[in-house]
Amino acid sequence: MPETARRGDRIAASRYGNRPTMKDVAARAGVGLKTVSRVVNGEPGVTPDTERRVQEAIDALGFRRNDSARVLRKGRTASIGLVLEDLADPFYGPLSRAVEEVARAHGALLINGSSAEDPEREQELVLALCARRVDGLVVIPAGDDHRYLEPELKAGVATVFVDRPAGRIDADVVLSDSFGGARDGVAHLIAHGHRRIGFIGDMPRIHTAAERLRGYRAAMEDAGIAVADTWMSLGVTDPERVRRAAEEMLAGPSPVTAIFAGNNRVTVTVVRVLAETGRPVALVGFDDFELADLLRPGVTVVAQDAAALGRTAAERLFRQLDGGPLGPERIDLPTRLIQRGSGELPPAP
Amino acid sequence: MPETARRGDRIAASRYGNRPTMKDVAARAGVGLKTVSRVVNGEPGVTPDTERRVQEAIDALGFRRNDSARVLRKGRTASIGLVLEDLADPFYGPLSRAVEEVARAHGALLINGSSAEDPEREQELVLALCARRVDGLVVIPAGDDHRYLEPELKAGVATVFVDRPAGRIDADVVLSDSFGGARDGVAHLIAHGHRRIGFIGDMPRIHTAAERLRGYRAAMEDAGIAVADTWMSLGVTDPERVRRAAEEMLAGPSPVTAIFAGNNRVTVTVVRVLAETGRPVALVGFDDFELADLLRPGVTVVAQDAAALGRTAAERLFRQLDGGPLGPERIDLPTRLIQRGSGELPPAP
DNA sequence: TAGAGCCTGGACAACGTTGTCAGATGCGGG
DNA sequence: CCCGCATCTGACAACGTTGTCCAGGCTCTA
Repeated sequence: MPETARRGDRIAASRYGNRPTMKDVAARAGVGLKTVSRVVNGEPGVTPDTERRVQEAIDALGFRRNDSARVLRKGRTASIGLVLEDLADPFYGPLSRAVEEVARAHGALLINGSSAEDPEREQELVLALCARRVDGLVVIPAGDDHRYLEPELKAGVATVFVDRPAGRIDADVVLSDSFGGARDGVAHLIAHGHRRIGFIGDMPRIHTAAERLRGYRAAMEDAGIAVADTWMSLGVTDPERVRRAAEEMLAGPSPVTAIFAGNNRVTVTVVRVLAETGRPVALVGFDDFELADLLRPGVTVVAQDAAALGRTAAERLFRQLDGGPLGPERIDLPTRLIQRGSGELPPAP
Repeated sequence: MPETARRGDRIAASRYGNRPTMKDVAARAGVGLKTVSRVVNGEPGVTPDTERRVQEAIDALGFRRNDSARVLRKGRTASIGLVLEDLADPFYGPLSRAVEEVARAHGALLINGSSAEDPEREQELVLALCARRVDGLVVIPAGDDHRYLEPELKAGVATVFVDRPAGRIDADVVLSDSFGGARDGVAHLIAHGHRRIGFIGDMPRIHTAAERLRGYRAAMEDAGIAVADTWMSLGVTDPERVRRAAEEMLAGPSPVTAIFAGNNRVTVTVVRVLAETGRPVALVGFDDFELADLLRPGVTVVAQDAAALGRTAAERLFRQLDGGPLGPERIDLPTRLIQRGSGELPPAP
């Protein structure tokens, strides 16, 4: 008996999920549909008396405009998408917050998701956001091929990449100067007398990791130091492997006297290892982190401004939205070396 | 000449924003509209050959289904809203991430925003999410009156409050045991010989702050200690005022020998102050934070599990969505005292 | 080879809103 | 007293998708 089944569905649906529409409000207030729309949107041309009647009906029914329908009609969603790597990573908190503030200032909502550093998941997420018809996208890319975004770009979805450049596609990108920052950090260690300096970083597949490695090599080369393979550890971020990598560098006949850590998670783990071994090994980390100043010694870092990255990207996004696409541009934000002690230790004999 | 103006608008709109629809795909593939819909949604009843033709047209045009229209038709949006206090606060990173993971497992997207601890902004945000017709809401409340949500609850919007209870409304809530945690933390200090113990926390208007204060008072009373007004500092979280509050407690003829800090931001500031003064004052903080173990002394904390809060709330949300509303329930998650040194210091003479 | 039944494809309405346009109402002036 | 005008209101189509329902063509069997 399909009739009954259908009836049943309808009842269930109306019990949870059916909300009053403008039509309902109009009926209750004894006015036309469009008049309700006018009141809801604060359009002119409604007598105060009519407006009051409509407003009463709205309150009585608990009506809320259905933005899905509105979006369908108007074309713009007043929402932007943010795809980042991991919300739980403290680096992305301020970035995300900055993007949100800018979005809010432009009356837009933020839809976000984490790619967990998985290119496939990134694409899935981005396309889901596009299906929602977000007006724009801020993406911290996990993958290195973003050609799947071509139709979106052509259709005018404003897009800005942050922290790492887009792959095989022309798009705006906002970066920290990873190369220069790493070079400066390593040069700082060299200036304090170190020659055997270790590097622990992420997979070179990741642009920032590659750039930081390049900065490390450049600084070493500038100082005329040949780098031993055993000083470099790439593609290593989980605490257990970082720990092993650090311990290996510190063992052997000619151990490193200083370590450059490629990102804040690596830095923290290295701090732990050094605290345990108790050896006075110098350390400079890429990325600042909370409480770095409270440790003993304080941790010297190459700081990037996560909030500025987010703010810059979001502002550029809305400039695209307001004025149509600008030429793709690459914006490099400077880094800053903060000396706190760990980077100024002299080499152990 | 309004004709021209309108024409102009239309061109601009079509240049950026007009995307191919199923109709376009259907025309290009030489099939009917519904057939395209079937292919896009993987419904059965399409010959492989037809499917291939449709798929080619989709790829050629760069078609993406418009989920706004889909939502309008189907009723459910497969998205949930998360309203929290401040994404940049490290406490909310793991919480937010946990909510996202659960949402993802249920095929839903997460839309979020920060209330910045402002009740009005919270309401604005929640209602904007409801207008988007999110299927459910996870709210960390800033205000204490949520009657504005009554129509939404009646309409079946699944809602779970986290970290603080809802005001004047019956709804699910997932909390950490603030009272018990604070009482245990303060009792721990008392057990180590302290009697003059300071408390620095947020405004008692905030439920968790009030509960933690209550826990402090309870522990003191249990030990038969009369609390002096000068030992308590309420409504204080910004670093400058926390600093002053701590300094005042430590000055005067009978300074406190231990401090209980009401949340992690307060704790960190107090750590700074104590590090500067160099006095051996005992400290227990509510909320764990990264690196607490690396400080000297390590910081003893009452830890709550932010990820568990988020996970529990989101899971409950989807249980509501799957099975209709359950009775409103309050879930208390236990806290855990982690001894690291700062809470075990004996009172200075 | 004709009829029954299945499989594929398409026409049409509906979701809730907004833009367009035309009708209704009331007012003042001739 | 009637006309013109301004102001307010409502009917209608459209946004892009999906659910329903029906038509046509095919295969299989008798």
